[in-house]
Amino acid sequence: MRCRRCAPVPEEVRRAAGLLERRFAVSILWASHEGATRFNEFQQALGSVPPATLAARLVELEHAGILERRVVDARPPRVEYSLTERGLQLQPLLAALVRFSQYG
Amino acid sequence: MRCRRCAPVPEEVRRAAGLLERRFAVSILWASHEGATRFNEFQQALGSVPPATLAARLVELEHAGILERRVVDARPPRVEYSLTERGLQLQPLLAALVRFSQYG
DNA sequence: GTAGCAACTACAACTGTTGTAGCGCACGGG
DNA sequence: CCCGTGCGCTACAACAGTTGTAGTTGCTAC
Repeated sequence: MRCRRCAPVPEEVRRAAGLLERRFAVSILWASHEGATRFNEFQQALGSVPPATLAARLVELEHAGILERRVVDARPPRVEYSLTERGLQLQPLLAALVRFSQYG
Repeated sequence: MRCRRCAPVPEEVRRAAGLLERRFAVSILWASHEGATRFNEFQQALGSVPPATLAARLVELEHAGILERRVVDARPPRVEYSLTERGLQLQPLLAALVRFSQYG
């Protein structure tokens, strides 16, 4: 009972993990790390992602306060997604992921 | 081509992301960070996790070389899961996740 | 007018996840 | 011997998430 290993995973860690534990979420964040990104730029960056899934994930990340959706009034009008200030705080996590993935 | 944002997410990043993008994967890693953990310790740490999902995730992480399964010949015999050397390399990522989750 | 692009939405098929139940093995007590 | 308990799962049907393909809307350019 009082063994540390049984201690519940803290609520805030669960919430953050819950965001990443969805299909393409991490890759979307990676693709965003260089600046504002468009819907079909995501499609190219992620390879074959079903548009419905991409749209759903973008909405989720927006509602979570991590991505910001902006309509650019140009011709043709386009939509850009960029990391919020909160989203930028994920950079260390992404950097750690890259270091992990490169070692193996 | 030519725009950096369209550059595909590198294959190794996708593979690492693919591991984390599954239900409870991150929480399982978090729960493992203090040492060998048993099946029902995970159940307590994660709250209400369906045993089928937990079992599936443990097998996946084992096959990915991140967790190691060891049967301890005691009474009653028990099974312990611990991070491999490879799995320990995820610690910076988990630390970054914790820092992220604590700020907001 | 017809062809193209951008950013999606619609929908049915498929895969993953959930809750609940139960199994096999080893004790330990009565 | 039989019953109950703890452990580490497995079985299965209902449900939620994901997939591929197709189509829509609103524009502009040829």
